[in-house]
Amino acid sequence: MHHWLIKSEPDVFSIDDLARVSREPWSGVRNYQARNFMWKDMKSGDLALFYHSNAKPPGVFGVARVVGEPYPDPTQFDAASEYHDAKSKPESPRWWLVDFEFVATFPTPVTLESLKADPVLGEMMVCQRGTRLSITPVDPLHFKRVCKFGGWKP
DNA sequence: GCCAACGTTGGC
DNA sequence: GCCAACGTTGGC
Repeated sequence: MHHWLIKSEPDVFSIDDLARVSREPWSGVRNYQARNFMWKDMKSGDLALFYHSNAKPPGVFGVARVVGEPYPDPTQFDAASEYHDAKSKPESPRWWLVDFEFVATFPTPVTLESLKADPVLGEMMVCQRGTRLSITPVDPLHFKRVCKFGGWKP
């Protein structure tokens, strides 16, 4: 099993929104590296830290789980969508996604500040300056430690 | 609101 | 295929 960190702007879609809908297609990812993670590396059942970006404060607010198999992001073919990609053809879709389901909201959110303050968690990609990737792999030990900081048992 | 970092675009 | 210009991300 692989572990991940997925970023979302809470003004757009927060961990509370995920809890409400319980399952959500992770649409709108338009970065090849992030796409490849969803397309090739994520397996149903993988756990992901749910990170709030552009938030006050930014940090990990809960956990989500990959559910089902990857499939083409429907928004790429939707001319009305802000994620529409005219260059992508249905016979060879450019953008793929997976669904995530809600697992847990942390009793204690783990802020970016506290991640950076920890010598171990400071190594996480999300702590590195200039890392804008919206999906990153997470070391299993880092994953466990973040959950521990969040007051939640996997 | 600022701006550093980085991905993408497009002229050549 | 290079690289400058531009757009976006996202912390601060």
